[in-house]
Amino acid sequence: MKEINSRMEPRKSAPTLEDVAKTAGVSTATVSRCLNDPDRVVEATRNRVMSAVQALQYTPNFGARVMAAKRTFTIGAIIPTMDNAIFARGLQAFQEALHARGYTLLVSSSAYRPEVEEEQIRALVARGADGLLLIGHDRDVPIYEYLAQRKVPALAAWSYIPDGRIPSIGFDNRTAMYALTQEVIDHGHRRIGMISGVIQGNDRARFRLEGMQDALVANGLDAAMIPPIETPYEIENGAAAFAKLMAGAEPPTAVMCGNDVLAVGAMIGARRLGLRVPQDVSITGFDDIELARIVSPALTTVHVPHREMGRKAADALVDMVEKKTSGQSAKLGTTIMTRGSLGPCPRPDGQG
Amino acid sequence: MKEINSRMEPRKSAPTLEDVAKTAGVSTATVSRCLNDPDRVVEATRNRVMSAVQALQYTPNFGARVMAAKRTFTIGAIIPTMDNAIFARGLQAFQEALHARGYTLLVSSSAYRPEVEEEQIRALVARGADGLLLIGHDRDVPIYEYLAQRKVPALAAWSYIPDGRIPSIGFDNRTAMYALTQEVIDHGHRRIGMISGVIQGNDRARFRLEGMQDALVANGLDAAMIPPIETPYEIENGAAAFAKLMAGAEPPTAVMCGNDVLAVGAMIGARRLGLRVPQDVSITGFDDIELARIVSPALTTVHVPHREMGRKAADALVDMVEKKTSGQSAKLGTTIMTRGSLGPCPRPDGQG
DNA sequence: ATTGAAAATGTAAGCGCTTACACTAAGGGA
DNA sequence: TCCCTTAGTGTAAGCGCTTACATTTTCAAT
Repeated sequence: MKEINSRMEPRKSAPTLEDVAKTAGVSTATVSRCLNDPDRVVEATRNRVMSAVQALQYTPNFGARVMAAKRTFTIGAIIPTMDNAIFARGLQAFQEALHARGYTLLVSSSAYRPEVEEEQIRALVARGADGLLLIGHDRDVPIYEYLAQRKVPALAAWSYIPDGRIPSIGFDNRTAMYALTQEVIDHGHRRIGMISGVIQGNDRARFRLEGMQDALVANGLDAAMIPPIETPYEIENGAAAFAKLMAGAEPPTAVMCGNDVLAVGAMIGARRLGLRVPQDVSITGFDDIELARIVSPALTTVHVPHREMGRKAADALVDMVEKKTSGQSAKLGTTIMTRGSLGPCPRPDGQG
Repeated sequence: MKEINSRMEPRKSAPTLEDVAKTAGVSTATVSRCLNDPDRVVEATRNRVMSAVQALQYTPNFGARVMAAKRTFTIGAIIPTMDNAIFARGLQAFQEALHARGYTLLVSSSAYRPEVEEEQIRALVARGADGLLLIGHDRDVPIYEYLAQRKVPALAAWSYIPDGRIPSIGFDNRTAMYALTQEVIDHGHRRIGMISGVIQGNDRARFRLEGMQDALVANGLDAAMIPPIETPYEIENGAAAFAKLMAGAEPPTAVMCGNDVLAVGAMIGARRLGLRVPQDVSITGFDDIELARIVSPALTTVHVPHREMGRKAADALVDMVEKKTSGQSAKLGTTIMTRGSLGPCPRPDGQG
């Protein structure tokens, strides 16, 4: 009776390692090794175990695995916003690369607010993230100390600096913007305005602004001539800032923007004012999002290899988590995409 | 020596429940109850425990919690893409609501590919997701059975149907598109083209197309007169499809699009062909993304309350997970936003 | 054959938490 | 006064896995 009963009893719950071990006729340790480090098990045994896994449709219990291995196989990422395509794209690649390495991605967003970011960092660490992807380097020291104390490896992306508190995989925002500014100057522009993102807690925005101002100074121009406008990355803000910039007595002939979103806003602002781009005013962006090629005229901007960055960041971070390396920073190249929105200065003689 | 040594020894690792229990002078069970169900502990004790938690900076170990509670406090969401702002926005609200209920969100994307979605579902379940948010209802039966067998509650969003295999929080795509089509017809259009998203595995796209065709028929028009074009949701595809649609002998006077992305593409296509919107041709979208208000002319489209949907979906799903309810579906309202891209039919007499 | 090192596998001790159950103390009704 | 209920707390048994260490097997060198 008992046998029949036990044979007929339906599965009460998911099969465990022990069930697999039993059907394969080995110990749980061997099954575990088959799954985590197959090379340590001889082929014949491995085959036997694998068929048992197949037969039972065994899936390891996540919680138990985490508990015993003291790792969650989870990487956390905190990005400013999901609304900007650049992060969406980079994260996509990041996620794919993590997946290939057996890790899952946990994302949250900070809305560009440092205090929210800090809370999210703590939340992800509490949730057992094995490593963290952060954007940029500008944040308070205590949070770096917290990370160090908890021994959670972290990596910064979208901004490369050689000597940050944590390693970074990214590009040099300052140099890129410097080069783009030089391009604008080479087109004859002397009165150049800037619509920057919010600098506070955002080193990418800061470096871009600095790079632009450095280039002005290097070309003998007064960086303070047209004060930059700082505004959150929203299309409408770009339009508003553009209007403000053009309202001055001697408006700029070129307006450089902290990113493509602001630049598209600026183009809309120009349209509203009845200004033609680039005949009346040139506009540049940064990031080379899809929209940059679609607006008319197409946007002159800086192309950033978001996907490559995501992929490399994933590999670097997993290495830090697994091999306990301190992390290898990498600087990625950017490309200036000169397109229709940048034209020659409309009144090259009236200034300088 | 020993005492001094042990006193000076730095924390080897994070404090555990037991450490808290010891400092508070209670049992681990009491500490656990303080954290998870405070009402079951008398106030004096609770205060003592809470100070100990504070003093030790105690954070529960995630893995242990998961293992013992047999829940991960994680909700998985599988969306078609992060590239479309509508999902980004809805998910944002979803995540905030989950956070308020003590859950974390795990996101992955399927790139609109059913087999990828299925793999992601299995991956999230294996990872212990307590519940799943899915988009729409069109998927193979076995995956629903898998979910049922594993007892993982799932909820569909962005598409409301009253009698699906899983409950849904969303809107009626068919009715919304029907209403929009009626609006187009009321503007005098009789030759109406459609650029639809890919129908396969996407009930939202399917319902929108059906709603449009139903409206045509209800108005005595031939739904097959201009065959709809089916193409993935990409701006460039919208432009290409538009060009194809206008290349016929008797091109449509209005082109309705499966979503705003395609519609923006169609507007770009029109610009390339030298067609004015809406004087030469009207264009409509669906979703009311930010871009819809920014293009010129602004896009006539269907507004969907993405944030509200995300919030409601989170509450419904957590209820399913915690209270073991079978899940309450909800239908959300949509609004037709009539804007510049829809105008009167340019040649109202030459047809019908 | 014999031996010993190396390879393969087994044994079993946790990992830190939740929770069923046990126990104690405090009232309330008889 | 005694018993029974109930609220508050403690005890301890897992949860399913990984891995240090122990044991067995294999096999090359003698």
